[in-house]
Amino acid sequence: MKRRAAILQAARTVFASQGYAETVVEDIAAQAGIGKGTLYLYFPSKEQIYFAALLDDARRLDKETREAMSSAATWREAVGAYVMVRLRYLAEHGDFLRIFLTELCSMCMLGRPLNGELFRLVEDGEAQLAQVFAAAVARGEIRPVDPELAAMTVSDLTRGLMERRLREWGRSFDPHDAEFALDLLYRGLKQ
Amino acid sequence: MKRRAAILQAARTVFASQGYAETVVEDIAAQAGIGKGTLYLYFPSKEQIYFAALLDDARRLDKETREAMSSAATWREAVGAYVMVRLRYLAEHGDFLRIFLTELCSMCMLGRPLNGELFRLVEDGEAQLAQVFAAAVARGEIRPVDPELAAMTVSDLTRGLMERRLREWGRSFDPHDAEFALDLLYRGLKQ
Amino acid sequence: MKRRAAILQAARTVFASQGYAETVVEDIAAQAGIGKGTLYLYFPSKEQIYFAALLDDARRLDKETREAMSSAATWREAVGAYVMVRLRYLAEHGDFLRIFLTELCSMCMLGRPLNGELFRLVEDGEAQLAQVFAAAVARGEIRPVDPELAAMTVSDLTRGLMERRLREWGRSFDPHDAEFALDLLYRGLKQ
Amino acid sequence: MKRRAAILQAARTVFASQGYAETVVEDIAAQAGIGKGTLYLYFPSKEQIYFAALLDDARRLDKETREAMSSAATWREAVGAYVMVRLRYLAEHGDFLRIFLTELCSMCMLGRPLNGELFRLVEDGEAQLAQVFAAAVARGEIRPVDPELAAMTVSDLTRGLMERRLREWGRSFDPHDAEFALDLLYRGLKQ
DNA sequence: GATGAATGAGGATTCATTCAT
DNA sequence: AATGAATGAATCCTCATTCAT
Repeated sequence: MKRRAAILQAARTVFASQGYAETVVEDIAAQAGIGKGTLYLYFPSKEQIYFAALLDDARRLDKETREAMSSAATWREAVGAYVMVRLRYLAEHGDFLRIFLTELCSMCMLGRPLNGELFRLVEDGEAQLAQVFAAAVARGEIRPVDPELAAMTVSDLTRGLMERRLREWGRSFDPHDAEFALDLLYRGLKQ
Repeated sequence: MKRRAAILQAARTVFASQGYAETVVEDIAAQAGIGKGTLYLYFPSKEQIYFAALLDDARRLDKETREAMSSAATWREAVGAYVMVRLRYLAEHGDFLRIFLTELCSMCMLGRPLNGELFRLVEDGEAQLAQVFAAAVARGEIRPVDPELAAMTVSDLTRGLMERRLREWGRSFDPHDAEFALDLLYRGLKQ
Repeated sequence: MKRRAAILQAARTVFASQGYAETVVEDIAAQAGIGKGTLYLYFPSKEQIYFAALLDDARRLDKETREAMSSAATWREAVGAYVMVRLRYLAEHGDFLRIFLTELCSMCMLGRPLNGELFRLVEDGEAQLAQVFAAAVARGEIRPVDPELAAMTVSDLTRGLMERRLREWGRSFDPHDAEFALDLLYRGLKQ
Repeated sequence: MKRRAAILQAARTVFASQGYAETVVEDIAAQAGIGKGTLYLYFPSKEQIYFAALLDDARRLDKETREAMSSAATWREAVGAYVMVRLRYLAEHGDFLRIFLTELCSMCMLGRPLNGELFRLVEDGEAQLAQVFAAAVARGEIRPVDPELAAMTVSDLTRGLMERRLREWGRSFDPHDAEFALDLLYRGLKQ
């Protein structure tokens, strides 16, 4: 399915640079180098192109996160993996993350998930973090905190790191920011 | 002018519940209880209504933040004030913050500020935090961290708290989340 | 409601000359001398314009038929009134009847009424005729025929007369055709 | 060619159930069990498929009518044959007649024949009837009526019979309706 | 000042037709 | 010969903005 992938990539590029509302279906077709009608052979609507472009990468990000976290030996490694996978993914798939982060924001804006699976993937990510923290608490490796609150914290910090990188795209950003955030976390959670 | 404020409040309500693209100018007029044409006596375009609705409150939030932070005796109080002002503002002006947070996201999405002043207000908020941290470092009250990174961290955590409250709107949210985040910060920054 | 009527008249003209499918909404607007968007202030869709144009006149035709038939003294006069009202209406509202007759055909084509009221108006017309024949049979003025079959016959013959006039529009048509049809009917039904 | 006939039959089925405008070329191909592109090897356009489907059967109907009428001994038999051939054809080729009758209506709607041969076939049918009536008048078998008007009458009545059957398709219809119409005609025309 | 009727540019989507395989 | 993926012209409808009242 070469075409389908090409369309999704074109969609990511265009959506990321103009936003959903400003994007005209024809732009996506042009970016993909195909005719406008061809899009509709692969997707039923502009909205579905959008969600497909989103979900496709969101699933991959989830998969990579799981793999990286499951091969971590300590809770520190696991949390670090969560953050690092995201920052690495961002470097390679900036366009996806632009849309993804915006979409998450939209969810909070409207107070309801626009797309079920997307919502679930995000929840799952935080749930994995929470498990890591729960285990670390149980083993006495960190002080007894609410694992969910800790997970949320990591999630928020990571998002901040990603957004800043996207905002500074092309310009310089402090390469130690992730290090700083993780260090703060480690210190803040230790016994 | 009474009218102008009524329009902006109506705009916030409608934009917050439907988003910018979905909102029809007539909805705002109806919500404000005036005629569609009247809007254009006070604002030149839908976009300008949007930014005015945003800036109006963003300025107030900035003002309240400055006041609360300037009357803080310690760095902890100052940072706590930054967070608490936002959470209190959220409780009273949820609609504004829905739009505001979405707009911030949009900035990262498009990599450029859509509105200069808005951008500046956000930067200023972080700059104030950075000053607080710089001072605290100078006084040896916290370990020697990059004040800007610390400010970013606070900013990110606060945003997370706000978004979660917006997402859970009406439902319950952990009332200790802010406490947890600040506690983590204090621990993570101490000498 | 001057505008509404103007739109319906324009719609009749355009639909009658091009058919529903070939008609472009913009054509109706142009014919009515208004903007495309204005149409949608008065009607929600192209289809609704079509049915409104149809029903408006269909109701008037029904009303005139009722009046003419109710003031008839004999069954012959009543049947003659039914036919004549239609032929007169045709002379003045040819465009309407073009659409109307086509729509009736569409009903038989698809085997289901596209619009409930339209269907009822047509049925009512035949029902009135049937009543006339039933009464005439009861009074012994005509031979004992099935009133419904007689009504259908009149309906079919009248439609034939109308269609031929529409087909020959502008050219000559035999002015005695109606006379002939009625005469045949009278002879065919007499005791 | 077997293919050509299969396409036309498929076309009739689909056109009859959905109408011309609603029918999508792909539906015809699917119904015929062939690829969309293959249609264009046999016909140059959707419209030509439509007319071919019509003409094919219209010619056959004309042929059967001629045969039946020419083997009639009396004018009554000839007229009866005209009607009966149509009703029989309808029972076997309902789909064709749905399209055919609709198309005739379209002719009157637009005031011009969309297809020359189709128009001629219809005219020919009425001309044959007219000849029958002219002969009957000449022989003094019926009163001296305008043969063309009489032919039109038969044509209109027959069409009414057919349409009612199509409308009632599957449901019951008065089996004596044809009998009634012919009887009325015979009585109305006798010396 | 206030209004809302009028406008038409703009965009998502459909589908008859083509053509490379 | 047969196919169906690709195309883009065509069309319905929306909605920000204007302006006569």
